[in-house]
Amino acid sequence: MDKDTDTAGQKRKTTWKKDPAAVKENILTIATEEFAAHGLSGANINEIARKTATSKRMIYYYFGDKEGLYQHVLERVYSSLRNEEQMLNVADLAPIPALRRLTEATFDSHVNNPQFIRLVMIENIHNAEYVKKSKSIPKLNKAIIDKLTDVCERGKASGVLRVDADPLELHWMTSSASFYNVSNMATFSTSFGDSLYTEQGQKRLRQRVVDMVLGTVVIGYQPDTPSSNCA
Amino acid sequence: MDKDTDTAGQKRKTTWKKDPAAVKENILTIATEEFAAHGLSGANINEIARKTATSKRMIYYYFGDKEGLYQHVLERVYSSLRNEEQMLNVADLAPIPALRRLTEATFDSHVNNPQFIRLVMIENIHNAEYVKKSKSIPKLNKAIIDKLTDVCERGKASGVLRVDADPLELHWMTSSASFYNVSNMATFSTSFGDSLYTEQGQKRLRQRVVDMVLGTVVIGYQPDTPSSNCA
DNA sequence: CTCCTTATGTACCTCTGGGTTAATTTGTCA
DNA sequence: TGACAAATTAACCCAGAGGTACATAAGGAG
Repeated sequence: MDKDTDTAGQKRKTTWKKDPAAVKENILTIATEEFAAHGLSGANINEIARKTATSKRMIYYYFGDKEGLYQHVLERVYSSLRNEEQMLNVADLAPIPALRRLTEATFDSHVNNPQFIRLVMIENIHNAEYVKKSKSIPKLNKAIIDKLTDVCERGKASGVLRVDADPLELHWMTSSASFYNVSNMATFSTSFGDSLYTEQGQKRLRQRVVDMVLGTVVIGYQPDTPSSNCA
Repeated sequence: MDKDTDTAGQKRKTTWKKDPAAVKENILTIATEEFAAHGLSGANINEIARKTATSKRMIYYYFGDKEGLYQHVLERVYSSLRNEEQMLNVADLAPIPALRRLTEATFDSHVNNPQFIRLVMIENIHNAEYVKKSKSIPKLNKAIIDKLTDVCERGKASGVLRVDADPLELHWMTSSASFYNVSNMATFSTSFGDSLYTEQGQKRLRQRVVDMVLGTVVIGYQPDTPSSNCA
């Protein structure tokens, strides 16, 4: 991985170690940054190569072409986020706290993974072409729906959730707010100021998202901020 | 604008009319499609030129360079959508119906303007760089906030809205759902099936968005679909 | 009619960026 | 220890895309 920049710099006797795993990982890390920053067509292979500790040839050696690299980047970032989501255990919480917890966790995980958001935006610009091609991504999406399904069933059984509460709709509502919060920060704050993107603004928004989601499925839900305006 | 493809095709005596407005409009229409489809870096000037009724030279004549063209496209599509929004008059509706109406209108206008959505997505990938540069766009965003402010004030005065109802937050909530609905259709339906993107699914979602938004600000709000699951 | 500005078409230039070729080093197994 | 595959480097190729030079037609003013 190291170039031998000899002091004399004459013989160019390069010496290096074989370390395919590290090289691949290094390439993917840099490529993720670049694709997330500039998109598929906007990212530049020469630039990616330059930022890695290895050479352009290695990118083609391991990933075939630009699209292959992008595909790997996409699958890697998807699986990383979904695994993070899978960590969360709400099976031992009552339905309403569980739902609150899931919503907050989704909101937070989006905030903490802007690269994922950007790559999904880019995928949508490409009509999800590469997500569709992927064999690994479809499997990853079951976990969150399963959790919501469980919560809904328990909630309906105990009578605290409306009978028309739907796991997929819940996921859609939570995702839409959480995703937009990150994806459209730039245009939104440019157009309307950044008051919702200060630390306090985000705190309030996070609470509002919980209220929004719970409000649609919890019978007789009342937000816990009854009257006062702001701190 | 018309090329004179002479039958003999020898003398190439091209004949054309001066029509700058139409040429510009034609270029912008095609460019909007191309930028919306492929992004700033993904769109191809030669391809845009080929699809217009004029030549590449004209693009540079009127818009300077690729970025200039993109900037014009962006401003044009922004002003088109915001003008559409401005048409809507809710001043003579009671606060709650007005809020419902505004929410529904936002949802619908997003569905009906996928190119706008795609260009805003692209802008966000570029960190709103070109929106920030624009002189015309900032002015366009006041209208919707003004309307929401009016509704909030009336609603609070008459006691039907919570005192912490905030116009900007309301706009954020409505936008997030409406925007995500269109922007992430490709990845969402790929991952979770297209049940929310059928005609019925969209109808239900639209209602849910209204319930979500009103639920956070209307005192004692109850969705009007009390118990049954689906038709 | 002539001149001038605006508008337009054609052909071309340049360089970037995705991708490749060929040669070299590393490590391993007989 | 020598051969062989895997890993890596450096240098190169070239199509294509952004952008330009140049010539010329359209249309209006005087």
